[in-house]
Amino acid sequence: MEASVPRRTRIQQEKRELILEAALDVFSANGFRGSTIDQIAEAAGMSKPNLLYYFRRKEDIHETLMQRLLDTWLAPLRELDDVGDPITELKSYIRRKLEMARDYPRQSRLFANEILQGAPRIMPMLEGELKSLVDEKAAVINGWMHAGKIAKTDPYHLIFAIWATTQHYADFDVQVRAVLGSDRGGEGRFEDAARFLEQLIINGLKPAG
Amino acid sequence: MEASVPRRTRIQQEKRELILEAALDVFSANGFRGSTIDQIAEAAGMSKPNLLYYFRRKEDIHETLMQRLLDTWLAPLRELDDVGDPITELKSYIRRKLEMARDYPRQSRLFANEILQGAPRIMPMLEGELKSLVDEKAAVINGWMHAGKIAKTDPYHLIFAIWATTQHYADFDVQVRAVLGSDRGGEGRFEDAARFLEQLIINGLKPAG
DNA sequence: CAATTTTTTGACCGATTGGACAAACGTTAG
DNA sequence: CTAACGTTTGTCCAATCGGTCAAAAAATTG
Repeated sequence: MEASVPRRTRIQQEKRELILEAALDVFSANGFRGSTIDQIAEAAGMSKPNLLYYFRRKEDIHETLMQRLLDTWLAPLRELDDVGDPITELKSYIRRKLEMARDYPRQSRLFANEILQGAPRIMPMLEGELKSLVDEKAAVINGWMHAGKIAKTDPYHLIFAIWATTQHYADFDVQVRAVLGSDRGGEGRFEDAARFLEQLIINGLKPAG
Repeated sequence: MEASVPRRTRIQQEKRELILEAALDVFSANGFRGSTIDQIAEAAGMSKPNLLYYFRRKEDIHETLMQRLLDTWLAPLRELDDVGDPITELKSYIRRKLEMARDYPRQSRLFANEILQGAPRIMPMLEGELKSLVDEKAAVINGWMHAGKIAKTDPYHLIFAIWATTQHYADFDVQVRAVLGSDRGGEGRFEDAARFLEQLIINGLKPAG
């Protein structure tokens, strides 16, 4: 049973979690090449050789982080379901994505960094798992369009637009804050964004009268 | 006259351009810390000491690149004008931004990299020049809204949405290609994106009947 | 031509990097 | 207690990094 997962002691599990948490901080802020093992080790409160006892190579940390990220990152899209009302479904999808940008900005930036560099480490996943999922959900949206529930348009670019607009608030956070200024740049910006995006997209998808 | 600009020979001007062109390749693909002077020098076809003869520090190259970028990067928004028809103005703004994502993807990624890392080198510009420009254009859009020309919504988040969706096709290019696949991932994707975005945003901004 | 200035290069430097390793330390089971 | 095992650390290493420097080569000037 579970032969592929190496057996680990309690300490190993805890320390590995500690390292991954610290590495998420460092990698998401500096990128892979911009981060050093020393930085991660210091953020995790341990020495470099000690960290390397738990992860033998810097890349192993990044790889583990990426695998976990992808599982949770696509969860909102997986939930997009055929059964409900299209408008309600799309609204809550937008809301879930925006909540992830608000609550997990480091994960968003980690992902953005990887894609920006050409996705050298996760390209197979993009062409495999991600593409199939998007194909599947694009078909669902397409069904809604042909049923006259929402306006006919390109479902793929619709998904891109939702990704882009929601993740923008995590990836370009400093720019958003700088532009909004101190008065409007507080936590309320996510509520404003949610209201705006729902109005824009739902209104923009109203079936042609 | 022009005392602030150092006098340069023809060779100096040409070689500096060559270096900046090579550095744009390298920086946009690997980020600042992920890029080495050797890489840039090789891409420019010269030795490292020779490159350092034209730019004394790695950061000088990046800084020059950034200054040039910002001048051209905000040009589309500057052109957004009060005089024309709002819908036409917004449509052509989207089209210009999308053309920049298509024609200058390296510049877009260079900018995205900088923002992702917290904009350490251009923060003053974000809070100064950029914020004033956006404030000014948000006021223009606000005028259209109060005149009943387009639906009332948040002009700042509208601008963010246009930025996010258009730049997405440069910054997340590999993901877009992977998802669209070989059949739809060709150059036609920018035309599809343009059609989709215009429909979405213009439809989404139709004044409430 | 020769003198001067600009451009290019090879060799080199100290700092930082990812990682190896053995020894020391701590914990646990018999 | 003690032997075995798991954990931690100091030290070290080769490679790579950004950058210097003096001298050679090339271009420009008189």
